[in-house]
Amino acid sequence: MEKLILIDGNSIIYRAFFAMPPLNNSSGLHTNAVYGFTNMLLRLIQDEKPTHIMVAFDAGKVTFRHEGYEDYKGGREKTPPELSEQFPLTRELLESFGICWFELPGYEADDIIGTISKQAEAAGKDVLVVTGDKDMLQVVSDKVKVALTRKGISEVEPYGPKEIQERYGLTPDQIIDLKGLMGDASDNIPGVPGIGEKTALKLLHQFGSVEEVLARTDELKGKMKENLIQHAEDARLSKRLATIHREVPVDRSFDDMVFRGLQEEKAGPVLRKLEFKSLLERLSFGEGAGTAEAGEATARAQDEVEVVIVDETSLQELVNELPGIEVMYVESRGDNPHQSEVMGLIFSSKERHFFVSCEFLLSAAAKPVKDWLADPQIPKRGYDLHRADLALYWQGITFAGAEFDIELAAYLLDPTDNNQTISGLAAKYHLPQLPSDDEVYGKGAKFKAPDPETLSRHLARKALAMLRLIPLQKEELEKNEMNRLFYELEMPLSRILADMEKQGISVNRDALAELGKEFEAQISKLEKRIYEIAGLEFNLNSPKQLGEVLFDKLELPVVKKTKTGYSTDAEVLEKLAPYNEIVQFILEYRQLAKLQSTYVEGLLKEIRQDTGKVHTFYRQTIAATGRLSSQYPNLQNIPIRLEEGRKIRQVFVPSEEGWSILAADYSQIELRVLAHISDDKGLQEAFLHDMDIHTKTAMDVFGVSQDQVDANMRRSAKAVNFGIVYGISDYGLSQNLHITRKEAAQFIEQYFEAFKGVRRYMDEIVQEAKRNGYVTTLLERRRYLPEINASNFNLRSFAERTAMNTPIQGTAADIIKLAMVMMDETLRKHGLKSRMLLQVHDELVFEVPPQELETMSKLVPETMEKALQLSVPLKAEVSSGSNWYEAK
DNA sequence: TTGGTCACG
DNA sequence: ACGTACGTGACCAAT
Repeated sequence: MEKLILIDGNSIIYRAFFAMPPLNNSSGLHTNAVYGFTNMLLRLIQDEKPTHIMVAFDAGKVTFRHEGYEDYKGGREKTPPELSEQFPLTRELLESFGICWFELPGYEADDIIGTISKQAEAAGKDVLVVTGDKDMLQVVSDKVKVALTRKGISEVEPYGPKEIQERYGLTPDQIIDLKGLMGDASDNIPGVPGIGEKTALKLLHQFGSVEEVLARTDELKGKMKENLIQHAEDARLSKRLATIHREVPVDRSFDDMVFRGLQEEKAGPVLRKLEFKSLLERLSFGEGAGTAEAGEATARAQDEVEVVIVDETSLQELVNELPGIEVMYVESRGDNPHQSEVMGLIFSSKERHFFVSCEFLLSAAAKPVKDWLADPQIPKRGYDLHRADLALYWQGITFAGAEFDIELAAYLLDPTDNNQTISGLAAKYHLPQLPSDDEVYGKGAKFKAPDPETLSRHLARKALAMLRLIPLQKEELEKNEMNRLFYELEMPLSRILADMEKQGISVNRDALAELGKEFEAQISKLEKRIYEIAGLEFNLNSPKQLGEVLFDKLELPVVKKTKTGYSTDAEVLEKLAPYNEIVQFILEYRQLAKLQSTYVEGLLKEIRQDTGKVHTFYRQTIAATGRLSSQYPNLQNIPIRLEEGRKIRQVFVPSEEGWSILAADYSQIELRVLAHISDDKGLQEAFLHDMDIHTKTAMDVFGVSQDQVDANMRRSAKAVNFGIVYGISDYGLSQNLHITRKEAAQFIEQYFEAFKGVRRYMDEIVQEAKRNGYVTTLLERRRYLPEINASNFNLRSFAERTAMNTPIQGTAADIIKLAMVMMDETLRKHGLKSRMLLQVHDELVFEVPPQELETMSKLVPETMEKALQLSVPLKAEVSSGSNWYEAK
């Protein structure tokens, strides 16, 4: 049964503030109310085991109640600042707990709770409302209970219809009549003079409602009768004011309110900031790595699992079960799968779990298991099979046949969910909870190799969760129309990426070291001159120390500040260049230091001794737009814009004598995608004629002919095109072009006048995002934008720009991924020896034997261009050379 | 671990 | 008035 807890945030925090002794953390923040609130929240979670939680707050001062009665809540003491400052802290805490909160201008928390409780009741959920406000009793029903705080907030008293009857002799909906007669001093609701709780109850027992009392005053006598007649209107008003509005436009769904348990990674930092030591201890979020009992709050029932630890004697059992194995998982240690330790494997069918240690898998006896892993005809389902493939590969074990990857599915279903672990997904889908890896293994320096029993049990729990996740994900992929994207694009791509990564790319170590020497010589020269001019030696790599030298010692003007002090980034330094020649030297130093540390030293460290290659790892489940990302090393940000850095590309060479590096990149793919999805005729026309798009933009924006477009106009137009792709704002463009916001706004307006289809697209996509809560790419890749309707301007604006950008960037990502799948197929079909090595968002890099150079120079761009049929042609440009630098 | 900076598309 | 261009990862210093 689902159970929803609704908390009146304001009410509880008020009470906690006055009930708790003052409390500060070391930076002087008042925390007593947050502490009381948190304490109560944890107790509720522990005692009530809710599946859903939501906290409602009052927003702003004026509500609809003020419209009929200006003095509503008049005469209240102003909220003390020590309390006010605790509201934001509470919200931050709730967010870190993964608990939904909500407020709505014009309504009080009561009304929000009234509305949601009504909806929850209709949906068959059990509801517990927690508040200090007796008014709330009016929403009580068979399904809705109200817990009122007693004695401060240390205890709550639950009220159902029965308890209300016992206490007041009333039904829940008579509570508002009670308020109507007796009023409420704290809310400045008048009621009827001389009538308190006792009299009000007596009257209600006799007449039933305010209206009935007022209609039958002739049955009464004395002062009370007089007062009722004279203040009849007050009584009606008071009843209205006390009535909770249960039709508030709440834009939260029950899905938003699902409570998934506390995550130490999220809750820990906030609790630590507040210095709630006893709570941290109670949750086992202390210094030591969390243990299995980490958080009574996290633990819901865990499955007990039985697992066979496979050795030579029990091997036959597993072999018998192999045809029925439904999921598998390889546990490995370390972030870089090219140098990770395989801790063990689990193979599971519905009923049975088999744990295989790496050691056993490597033994000769395990051949049947290795054959099973290597057979591409046997479909494998599991979690992060890409990583498993690589980890096993470096152990000399072949893996093939990935059919369903839970991590990839989770990524497609919500690419921005940053807890796509098995444990996190189990929580998301309300499956029985399992501890996180960090809880079982310890993290970082605290990692402790688990004994086989602990490890196998943990893996079996993961496998069980995986078995349950797969059907749920399949259903959702189907519902989102993502089957093709998943089975025909992302799954095949994951195998291709693994192949590229295993292949690696050769690096000329000597040439790289030589470059390093050249950089080093220049760097030390620059250092000397800088220290000379500064008059002292300091750590040039420290922005803090550099700031002190520039702005305190040399007294250069401060252009920009960061959170922690002076800003010294390139933009600032360029502004300071005219004041002192030191600035130019610092800029040059920065450039070379970057090249040296990241690209010379960093890259040297990543070269494998045995192969002389670097093997990057493409992450397929990181970027919110659908792009890949690259790590260990990142080969998607090798310098190219400046000549000094570009030289780094010379060290990327073919792995075989006489071969070439061939690179092909899409020309203006994002703007072509925009031309297609916006259906802007002008833009399409330009690409149909393969015009220089920035020149064309300049012509239309400035209203000039082609030969009147000068370099400056083209540069501006180029910036506008970038802006359009990013989800333009006048501010952003003004920063980029160093012009005023007004001028930038004018450019944008002129652009939209010239490309009306683009304006229509930008408007429509934002509307679509507001309507659906997400945007999609051409291949139905989806990105949710929960902040698209936020009242906070910045959050909302960010979401709007994202809504404009994601379909463009994401569709471009779809396209190159398609091209990669087709290219892999093509190489195979033609029996070519050429190898695809790298992907850099709009570029593919290959190594090619001489006899295939001509073929590949045609085949690669052709394949890329036909990856997806758009209303405008795709264009890919190819070049080759003896290294990556030459392939330009 | 966080923030500043800078490399790429 | 608000204060940002979209998407990443690596390195360094300071906490």
